[in-house]
Amino acid sequence: MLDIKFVQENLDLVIRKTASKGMEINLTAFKNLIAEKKAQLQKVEALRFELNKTSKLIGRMKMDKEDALSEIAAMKKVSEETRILEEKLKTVDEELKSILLNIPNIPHESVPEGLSPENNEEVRMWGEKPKFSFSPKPHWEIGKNLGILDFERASKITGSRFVVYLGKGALLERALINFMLDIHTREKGYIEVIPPFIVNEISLTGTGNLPKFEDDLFKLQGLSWYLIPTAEVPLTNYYRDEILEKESLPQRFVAYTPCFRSEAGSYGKDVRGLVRQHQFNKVELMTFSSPENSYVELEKLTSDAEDILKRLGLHYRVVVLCSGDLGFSGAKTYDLELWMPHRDKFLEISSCTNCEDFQARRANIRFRSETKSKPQFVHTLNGSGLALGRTVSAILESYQQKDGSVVVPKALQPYMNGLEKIE
RNA sequence: GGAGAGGUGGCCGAGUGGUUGAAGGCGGCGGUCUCGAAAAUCGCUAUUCUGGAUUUCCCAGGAUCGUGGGUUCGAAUCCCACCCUCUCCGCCA
Repeated sequence: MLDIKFVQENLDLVIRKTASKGMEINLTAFKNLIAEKKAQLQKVEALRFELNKTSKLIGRMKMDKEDALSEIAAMKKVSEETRILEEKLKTVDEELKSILLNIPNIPHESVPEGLSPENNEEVRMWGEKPKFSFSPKPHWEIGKNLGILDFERASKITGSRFVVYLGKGALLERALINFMLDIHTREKGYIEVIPPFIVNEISLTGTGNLPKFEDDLFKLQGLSWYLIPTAEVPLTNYYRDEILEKESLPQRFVAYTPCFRSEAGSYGKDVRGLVRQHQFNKVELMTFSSPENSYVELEKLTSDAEDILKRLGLHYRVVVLCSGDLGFSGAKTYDLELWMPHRDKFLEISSCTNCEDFQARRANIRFRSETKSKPQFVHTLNGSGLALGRTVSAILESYQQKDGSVVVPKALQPYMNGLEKIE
């Protein structure tokens, strides 16, 4: 959520920046509501003043055993009048809030303008495309042939866009999770968290998933609870409505969780194999930072995620997302994109985002820079470190051999009982 | 799921209809004392909104005691609903 005052004072800027994200908003209603709110508020406050003052007088008169009937009668009227105005004011406030909740975050000044992914800018590239003496197979074929991925039985158990990991496949997934968690906790200074996989509406509003993107979520029937689409939601809300000490910042968390996404409306796009599942595993990085350090933290978080790819020896590149490709809550995002040999293309594996104070304002997460100073909003950052399914698919495709086997990356072998090859 | 208790400021905790934004304590900040520190002692110590001004904390005012309603001239205090926490019982990995 943007600061209401900021929006008020920068209407044109907000409209322009929102447009640069590919969203159109009309702030005429907002402008009118603000004016109406001010007028109503002043009336209500004047009435309340009178009410408070006279009520105290009545109290004193009663203690002195004086007769206060005329005052009470007068205040009865004022009280009724106040109530009517308060109701109007409440409606106005609710409308304002709902407009604000639907305005996306404003891109950072370093973000390139543009509406389509072609306007994303490559920041750096690491490694090289693996070379094959044969034409590389897609990961779903490799996985099926090795008997480690079973899409057919998953769709019997649940439906499409689910998968069963089997044997060495399950081991590979588990090894990757442990590998990532170990590096982030032992070497990069993150605290490991296992959060709830179910969250409430308030938490999802805090991160910006609600109210706008309810369709992307799985909601539990009859409850206001949802399956998490990412660990970002429980992690960010860990400190909701709290005031942190400045010395405690930055705070860095890492969590492995499954993620659940309805993927409504994504039919036909990247649907094969492990790329777009309703349920997938992810190791998520999350940082609470002071405002002045958040862009340093963004670089750290991004390079921590990259380090996993380097150790796995996977060819990737880093792009900075253009304004139009940025998510709703993000001010700046680096995408890590993995090389997928069969597709002959890069595929997003991690989005490292600085949300600045957008989520913190929604979730009311603040810190005090000095003991006496006023609390201000923290900056929140998150990024995958990394998404598991896509990592597995890149490993299968990049390390595949002519005979259909897959070599296990060196760094991963200790996590797989020394296994060097899946065959 | 059943029965009970409770939710108050950064934290603990008093407060059951009338100057209570809220006693007391802890923590923090500042002063006195001290060569210095501790102890003692005194003072300050919530957030947010509106209007004004000599425009960043100066003045006036509003809101906030889990959340939302209600009663009342007046609610932290009474009533209703919901949420959450704790204890006991039941069930269960």
